[in-house]
Amino acid sequence: MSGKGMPTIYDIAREAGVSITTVSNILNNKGRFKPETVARVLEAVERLRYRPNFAARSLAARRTYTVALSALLTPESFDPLNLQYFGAIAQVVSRSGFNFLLHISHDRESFERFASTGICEGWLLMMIRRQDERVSLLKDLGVPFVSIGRPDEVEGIDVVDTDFEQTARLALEHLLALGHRRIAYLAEPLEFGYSAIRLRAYRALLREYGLEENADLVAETDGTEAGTVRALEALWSKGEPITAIITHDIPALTVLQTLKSWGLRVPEDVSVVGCSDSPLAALADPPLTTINLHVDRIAEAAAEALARRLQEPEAPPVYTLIPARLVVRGSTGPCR
Amino acid sequence: MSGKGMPTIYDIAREAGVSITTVSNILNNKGRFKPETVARVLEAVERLRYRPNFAARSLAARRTYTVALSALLTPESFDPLNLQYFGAIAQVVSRSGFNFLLHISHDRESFERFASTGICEGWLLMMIRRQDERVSLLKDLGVPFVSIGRPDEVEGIDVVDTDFEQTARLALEHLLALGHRRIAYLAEPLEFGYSAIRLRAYRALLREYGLEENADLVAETDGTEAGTVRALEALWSKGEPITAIITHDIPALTVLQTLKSWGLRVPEDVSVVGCSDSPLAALADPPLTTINLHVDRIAEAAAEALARRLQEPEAPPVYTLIPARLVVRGSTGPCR
DNA sequence: GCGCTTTTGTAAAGCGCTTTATCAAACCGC
DNA sequence: GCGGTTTGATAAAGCGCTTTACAAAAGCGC
Repeated sequence: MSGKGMPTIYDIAREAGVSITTVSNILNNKGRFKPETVARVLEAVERLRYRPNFAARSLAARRTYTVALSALLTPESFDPLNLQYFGAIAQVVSRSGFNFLLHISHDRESFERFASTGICEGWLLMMIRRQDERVSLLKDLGVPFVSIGRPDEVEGIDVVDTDFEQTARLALEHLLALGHRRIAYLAEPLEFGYSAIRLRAYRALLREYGLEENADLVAETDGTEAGTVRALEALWSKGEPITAIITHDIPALTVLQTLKSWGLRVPEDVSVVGCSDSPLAALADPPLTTINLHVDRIAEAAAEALARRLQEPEAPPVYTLIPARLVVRGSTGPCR
Repeated sequence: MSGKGMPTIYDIAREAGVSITTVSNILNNKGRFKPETVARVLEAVERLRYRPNFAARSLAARRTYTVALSALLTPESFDPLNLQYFGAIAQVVSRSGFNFLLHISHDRESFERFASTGICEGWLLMMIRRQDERVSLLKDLGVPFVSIGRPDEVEGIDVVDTDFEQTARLALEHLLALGHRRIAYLAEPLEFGYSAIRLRAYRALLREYGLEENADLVAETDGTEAGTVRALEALWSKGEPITAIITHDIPALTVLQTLKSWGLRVPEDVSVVGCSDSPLAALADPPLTTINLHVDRIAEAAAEALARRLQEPEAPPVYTLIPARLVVRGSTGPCR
């Protein structure tokens, strides 16, 4: 050890009586070596508490063995479901031997700055917008990535997402089976891709079931509590009374509160179905009937897709839709 | 540009008709240069879309300009308050010009692996345990860090934390002012440092106010819903009836539900105070009276402490306690 | 014990930057 | 127009690894 600083590969080589090439190869399991040589090297590594220098290694090998998950965090995005995604993805990526990190950006600039360092060989993108700047940036940079969620333009990129056509079906058929016919849909801001996709799926299903599609039955919240209340008022202000409502989990909480404040009981007067089985859903009063997205399976599929892309940059892009599962709790009941 | 791959500093130098030293210096604002030279270099950078190679740069400069926040994510830690921390810290660190990333670990190994890459010059640690392995590891590695929260052993490390003595006072004095005297404390698992600290503060205050300290008034939950219910049952099973209860926000939600299921009304029969103003607190029914921790100020103080430590590795450690603020909502009322 | 392959190892180049001398030219006072 | 300083630039070394090309030693069939 050169006195100060961390030990280098030279220190290990000297200590073990071999060349640095041998140390490097042994540490990266390349080539074959006498068990005895391997033992000597490993012992020296242990004794000097040697850690390969990341910068040097990635400069020489042009590999970093680290991937990142990119999340957009705004004051509104407090859904603990996001924490589930973080945890699930962290776990599955770490298991694969890659370093995993989460990058949180508020603006394009901080994402761009970090993405172009090249620290990460690959990216997982979540909270995808319809025109997501991260997608175009990464494409430009030539950095492999997988989109968890669908931007408008999905051509040529790997996508993993919930099968929203199916989630819409689960929610709607559950309500239909309970006898509901006047089923409203309260959409999240349509700038989020999934919101538009879901709305489309809902409409297609209404048509399929021969329920006249009615603009009265659709409203959009801007994502704030106030916006949700306004949307709900709009829904209630016209047409025949609504007996059931499908919405996202977070607005659903507000819906539950608001309905209660209007003197309406859930599920006796109105049934409410959420869409993502956020940890909050079970805590709501009444506990929310919702759709479980299988976060673990999404995480796994995304990690797998990224691993594949990293190995075979030219492989054809995959488009994976993960099926969901209805979780019946206390917020839905028969139509009276 | 050498045909394939990204442009290097040599390409820029050639393009601008200067040496690579000049390019490097200009890009790092070192030394003085003719405005004209600067313009030529910048123009070449722009034209070739040059980005310095992170690995090469940090190898040569022994700096990475990136810091990380370390979080421990378990299935139970779904408090969206964590997201607030993430967002607030990400924002303040990014503003300082450093790359920011979040590292999520499930086990010691993945933390150790990533921490010893040296990608991060400095760390912010949150969700601190009493004996936190990350603290000893980073100390061993000689990597600068700031602990958000207090491990048992705080000697020689930078700490930023909530002033729990004060939060206990805020909660207790609020309840005392409402006339409550039988005030229970439902602690989170004492393996979390803050939980023990808070309990101690609560006890000290009871003494200060001449309320006999009574073991009947303290219970501990293991963090699960079932554990909270058990703890609550224990509290209710002995002694005179309790009129108010102080606990953490997440257990408070369970407390609210459980009390309701027992036919007790909040706040008419029992007042409940939370401890961290989680985004969930406002959503609870009734909305939870709680203590706002000033996440932004914690984030700022922590980032500041880390920046200082990075600049002056030998500076004396700081110990910063951030005061909190009572948020009165609907879960507390006068003692009847 | 000769050619052949396989095994085990090495020296040296180079990844793309920053940094440390150095130095030529321009400027300055006198 | 001569020392001395400032300005604006450069060449070369080196950060700590991986990789390529090459070589000595060992094993093997006959």
